[in-house]
Amino acid sequence: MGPLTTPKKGREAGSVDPWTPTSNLKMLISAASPDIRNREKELCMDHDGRDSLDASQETENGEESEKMISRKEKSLGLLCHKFLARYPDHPDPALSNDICLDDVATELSVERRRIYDIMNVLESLHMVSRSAKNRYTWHGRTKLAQTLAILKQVGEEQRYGQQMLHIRQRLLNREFDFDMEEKENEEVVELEGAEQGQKELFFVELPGLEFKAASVNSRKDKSLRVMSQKFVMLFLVSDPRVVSLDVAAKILIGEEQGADRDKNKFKTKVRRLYDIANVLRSLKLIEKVHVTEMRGRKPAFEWVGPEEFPQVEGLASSTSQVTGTKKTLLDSRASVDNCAKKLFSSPGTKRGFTRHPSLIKLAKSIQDDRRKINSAPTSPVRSVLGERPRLPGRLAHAVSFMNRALTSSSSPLVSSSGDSSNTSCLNKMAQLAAICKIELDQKSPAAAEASEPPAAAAETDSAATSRAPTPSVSAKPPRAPLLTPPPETRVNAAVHLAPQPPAPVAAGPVAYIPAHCSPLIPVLLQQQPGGVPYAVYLQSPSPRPNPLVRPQPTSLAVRSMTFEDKAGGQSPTGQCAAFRASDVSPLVLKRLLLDSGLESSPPKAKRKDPSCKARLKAHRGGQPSGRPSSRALHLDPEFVNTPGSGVANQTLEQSLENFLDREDKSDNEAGLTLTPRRLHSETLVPAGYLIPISQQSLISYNAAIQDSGRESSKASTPTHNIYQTPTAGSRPALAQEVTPISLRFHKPASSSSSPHAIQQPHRLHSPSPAILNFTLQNLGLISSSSPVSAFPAPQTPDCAPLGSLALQQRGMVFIKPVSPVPVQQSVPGTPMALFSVQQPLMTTPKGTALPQQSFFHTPVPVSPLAAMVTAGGHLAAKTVYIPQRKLDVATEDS
DNA sequence: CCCTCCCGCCACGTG
DNA sequence: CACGTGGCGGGAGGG
Repeated sequence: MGPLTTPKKGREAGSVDPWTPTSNLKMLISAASPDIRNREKELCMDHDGRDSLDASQETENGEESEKMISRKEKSLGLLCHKFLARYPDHPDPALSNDICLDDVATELSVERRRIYDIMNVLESLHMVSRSAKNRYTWHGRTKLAQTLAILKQVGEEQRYGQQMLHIRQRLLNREFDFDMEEKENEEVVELEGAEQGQKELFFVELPGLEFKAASVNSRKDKSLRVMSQKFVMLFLVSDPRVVSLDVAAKILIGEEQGADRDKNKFKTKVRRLYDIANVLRSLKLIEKVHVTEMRGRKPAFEWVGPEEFPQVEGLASSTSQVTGTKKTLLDSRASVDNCAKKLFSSPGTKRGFTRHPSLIKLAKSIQDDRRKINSAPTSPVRSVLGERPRLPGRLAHAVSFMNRALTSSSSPLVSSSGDSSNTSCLNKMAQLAAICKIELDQKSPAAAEASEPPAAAAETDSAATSRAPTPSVSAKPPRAPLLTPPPETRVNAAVHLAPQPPAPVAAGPVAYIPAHCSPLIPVLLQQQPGGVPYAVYLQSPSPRPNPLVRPQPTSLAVRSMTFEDKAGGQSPTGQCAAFRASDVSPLVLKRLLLDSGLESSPPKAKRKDPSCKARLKAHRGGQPSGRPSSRALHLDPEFVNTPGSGVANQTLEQSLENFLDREDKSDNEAGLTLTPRRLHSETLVPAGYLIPISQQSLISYNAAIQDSGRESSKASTPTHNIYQTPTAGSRPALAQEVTPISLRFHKPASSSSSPHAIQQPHRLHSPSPAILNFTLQNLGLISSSSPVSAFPAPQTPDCAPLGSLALQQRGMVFIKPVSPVPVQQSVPGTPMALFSVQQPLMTTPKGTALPQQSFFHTPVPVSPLAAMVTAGGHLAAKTVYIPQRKLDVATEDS
């Protein structure tokens, strides 16, 4: 029996405890502190748990009754209770809240497999985070409020509420008449399928809690985690907070409603749902109830957890089909090291790469890319920027980056504006890009010259490959910079960003697309009422699914590789190369850097030299925080600084210089730092995942920064910091980069802090402005600085002020509140980032406004929903009336 | 019989 | 190849 768990079981069995779960429980309880014990009691008191516990206790004698135990005693729910009893809701950060899977399994006398189930859902709520191989870090409910707030937002963005209504309606109808139903269903399915895009959203991560182990990242979908989050979203979005199993299963399945077909799938989903529900029940977030409909009672669950969280209203409401893409990988801290290791796929290069190698590699890679461009992308390495292959390319790349940034940023605008199609967005983006370009060119004529041609080439390539996106925009308009855009660029960006389109995506097309799609751009917003700024990352609106270029199949893997390479300095992709190459105009370099996520430069500049190295080193090695792989590094604080310090003004050139200097001095390090960030972010971060920024990381950053000599403006910086690091590595980096950079560019002189940021403060509601701001900020037109001071001090975790903006549009999605808070727990409102991926609609968006919901496409003719849809994304769910019967909820526990 | 959902096979990715 | 993970679904216990 136990091949799988062998070790454990053996141990377990052998272990002191008798098999009976009860005994274990007892032990645990006794061992637990009084508080815990109380908690446990409460739990027991609650419904089921209680019974079983009592019973178990009673049965003390019969330890041997192992088998008697009966299934219930082995239930996941009970197991989870036991597990939870071992840890406090609000762990002392100072303590080791380390969780060793093996130990837990042993102590609880269960197979490891079961522990995974629990951990997966806890992880989805950010109650734990994987810290290493067999270990997890316990966070308890510290971040729960935050997470729930985010999930709610995301859920709203995804329009789960509407979907649920829809499904219910369908079900009802079905009951009445089958015929109609089916047709409808099918239609719906198709529509959805077409769009697919909307599909999924992925994991929401909190900054600081990103998946660390690289290994983990690649994992398949982590469906249980994702499912868990979605399931929770369902509750948070539904009005009566009751969700029936079948409805949930349908939504989670992917909307496939063609239920008939996948009965198996449905069954499987339901099974998983039970698993998730059991742990959620243990957490006391939901309770089992039954809804009585015409036909009979259906199992369902009611949300009994916290109801209020800080929410942002947001823009998001709009539409979108956000899709998530898959998850991307994130990496946070560890990544650097990992990256380094992985750099080359096969040979292990060493971590410290020197520039040379890297350069060489770059060159090679470039060449390869050229060749490969047309050919299949099998080669792993090329990945990241696969598209950008050409040498000339460096400049082009730079340009493209810019464009990308612009583009992406623009998208939000579009979205906000309405559904208007991407086009508008594209145009805007294009304009922005153009502007940037121009500016750049002006600054360095030479560069400009050089850049243009390459750019054009790049575009072409990209266009060829990816062209799908927006037609209008897509064009490459060399001449008119304004228009130009970036499709190509985008592509590149997309690639980076694309979390991992590849594989896992089982979901589908979306995943792929994403990869290509735009990168996210981070923007800081201050709008929220709460005053907490959030950073939002948007994706470009149109990723297209171009088959031609498609990102590498295993995008994730590839990316990672790439990234690493870069880190190593070898990477072909070029970012590094570009940087290093001094030939390129400084501006370009800067841009690249910025784009790439080098963001660090800006701050650095400020700090300047002295610290730079230190920082880098710190980053690399270390971790101020002490985390193992902390990768604080990437985080560079740059962003943070920018605004507040005003230093940001520094010229790009300086930054570049600094950069270069660094490299020279410590090539490796510098290279790593820079590139990695970007890459990391792109690579690692899973799309669709919300990531809260970890305070720790922020802290680390700050520390690092300070060390570097930078002014230590903790207070001031914090907000900004968030930006930068939040993701620690992951995606955020890009965003960060962008913002700061742009600012600099445009306004070199200007001090970062500009009123702009402030301007819009509470305006989130109106998306447009906000979006614009974002965009502008991203572009650099505006200074993003927003001096948001640290949090208002939300003391309760729950309250964390998260606000989130939602952004949505098609893609985007990342929201982060910017909060500087260094303290981990104290701040409940750590900033979070949401990623959602856009969907790959790309090619076909329907042009008109379909921005969002695919759901509504619904087939149901009759359904009011349709009307709603049209109306705008927002939903009027309320408006709609649901034919369904009312649900009677009876809680019972069983 | 149906609802739950435990158990553990087995695939996948990594070291 | 072993190991850590975790998808997945058979099929059993319980009502």
